[in-house]
Amino acid sequence: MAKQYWLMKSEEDVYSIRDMERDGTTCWEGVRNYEARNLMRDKMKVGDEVLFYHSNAKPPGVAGIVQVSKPAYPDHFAFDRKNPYFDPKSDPENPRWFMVDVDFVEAFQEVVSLNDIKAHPDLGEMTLVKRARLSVQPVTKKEFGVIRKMGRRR
DNA sequence: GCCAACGTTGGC
DNA sequence: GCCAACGTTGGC
Repeated sequence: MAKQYWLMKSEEDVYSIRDMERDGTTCWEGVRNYEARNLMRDKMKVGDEVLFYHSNAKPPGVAGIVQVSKPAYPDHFAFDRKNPYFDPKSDPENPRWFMVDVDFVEAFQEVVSLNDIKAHPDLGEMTLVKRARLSVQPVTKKEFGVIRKMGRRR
């Protein structure tokens, strides 16, 4: 299958593109929305490229690129009673939530802000613009390319 | 900090 | 299975 493109949101003060760069790789735990889970579990493939979006940021926007490095597997943080992502309805016998691993690819020279995305004629149909509250979402190859170019521009 | 959007829960 | 209440996301 051809490479696919995604956008994933992270609260900047929880886990930023700088944290991602420092770690090199990370597991994407904590997704607790069924649609987002289904995309990760059923659609994402190793090698897919992902726009790393800072939510709750000033300004909110795409801060860099990461790449899927491990296909979906159970999110074990849901099993840990002491973890903020604990969910009593998920257990190891029948996991409800899944995560993928992603590797750092690049941090943009400048964040491509949500305002810039909304203002761009080729980006107005993005799920990011059309729908609130979906933390994992598909992006077209064209949208991905446009945003990468904007982020690399000085 | 406010609050609109909207997904989830639970009573019936 | 409907839908009101509730909780969370996330921009502003």
